[in-house]
Amino acid sequence: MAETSTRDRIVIAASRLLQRQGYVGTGIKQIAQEARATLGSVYHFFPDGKEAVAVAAIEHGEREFAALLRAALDGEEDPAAAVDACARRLATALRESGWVDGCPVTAAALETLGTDSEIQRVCASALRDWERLVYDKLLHAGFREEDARDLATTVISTLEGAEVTAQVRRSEEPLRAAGRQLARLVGSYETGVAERRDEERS
Amino acid sequence: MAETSTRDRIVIAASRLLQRQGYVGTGIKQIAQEARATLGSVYHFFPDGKEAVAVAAIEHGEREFAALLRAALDGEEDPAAAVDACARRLATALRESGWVDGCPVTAAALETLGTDSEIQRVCASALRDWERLVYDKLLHAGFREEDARDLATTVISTLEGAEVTAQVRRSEEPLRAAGRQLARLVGSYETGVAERRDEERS
DNA sequence: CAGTCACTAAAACGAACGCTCTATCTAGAG
DNA sequence: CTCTAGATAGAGCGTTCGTTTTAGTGACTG
Repeated sequence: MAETSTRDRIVIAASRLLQRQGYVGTGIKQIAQEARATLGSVYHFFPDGKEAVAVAAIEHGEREFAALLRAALDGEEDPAAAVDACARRLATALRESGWVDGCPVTAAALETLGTDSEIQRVCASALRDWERLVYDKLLHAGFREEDARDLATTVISTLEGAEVTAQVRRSEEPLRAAGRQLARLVGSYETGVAERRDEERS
Repeated sequence: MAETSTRDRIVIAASRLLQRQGYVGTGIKQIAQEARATLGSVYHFFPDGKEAVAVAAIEHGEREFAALLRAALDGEEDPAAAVDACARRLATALRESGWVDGCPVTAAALETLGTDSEIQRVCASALRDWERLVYDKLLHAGFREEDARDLATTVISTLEGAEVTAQVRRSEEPLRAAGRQLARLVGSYETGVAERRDEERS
């Protein structure tokens, strides 16, 4: 078993707790306990306190979520099938966690909306990064830039929203439905895309 | 100016605060202050404490949000245009509030996921109610039951997610994009729907 | 072998939390 | 008028919050 550093354990534990109970709902002492670290250790690695821990934790969650998206997108050639695969993987992961491990940024983002905290900035850039994964996939498949941009934004928003709905309803169905409908939506561009692909080849 | 009862002021203030800062982030004393009531009054009308206030507040928010959806849906004959109208209204309302007054249940729902509190049940039924508004609209326009169900779930999920994205990005664009794409998605069923409408008429 | 440094450990601070308690005020009934 | 129930007011309870402080540990360095 790989030995995890104390710092890493703190970040991972904080990430899990943040996505389950949000920023205000998660205490520093609870993070320390969950990470099998002491309060002193937490403040040693993060002298700036709770917000600094949260920023590191959200960035960690952003990478995890991005890896899941990338795996799903790379596993399918057709963009419509790829988007559906994202929804399926999210549904499976969500069910296996007992409906608690949802999107790692939504909860924290909503709580810090009014404020101008660093947390909000990290959440915003996480959404941007995930959108870009979808955007690149669509562009690579021959979509027009403007279509790809609109679609990528909507795909991420829909996955985000469907994840929340699935958590509240404790069912995979909202994510499954979102996957089906997103695939249909993406597929509805296919004719134009195919034509454009042929033009490029000529 | 209509005189608002103390109880109503408490519920309204709690609803606003809950959707802006979530359940744990909102204190009872803060609610009392915002409602121009005293702590004693709050516990007089809600002897069961904070959770009871939150339940009443979320139910209030649910009705407000439903009214907005209903107005948008009733304002357009074509279901695709109606869905787009929902997104537009949400975008306008969100901008006018300075990007803070988003969906009244998302924040509270996410925080109480692990628990089996009454709050979670109220949030779940709120989502159900909103879905039903879209579902009825689609059914009335001639959609097949299964299509309408899938679509209604996805429409609400997408609006939910796009609202969060718009709040984080402080821009109407995510909601606008979601509206456009949802309209396209709903519209993609139109041929089948038209045929079925004609069959019914014969 | 003393000294330094990264890290762990735990006690304690003031502030805020949800909530309970008692006291006062107001308005209609007898 | 008195009596009473509903409503308002706020001090104070125990607890937990984020943070600070102080002490102690092991390991590597000069």
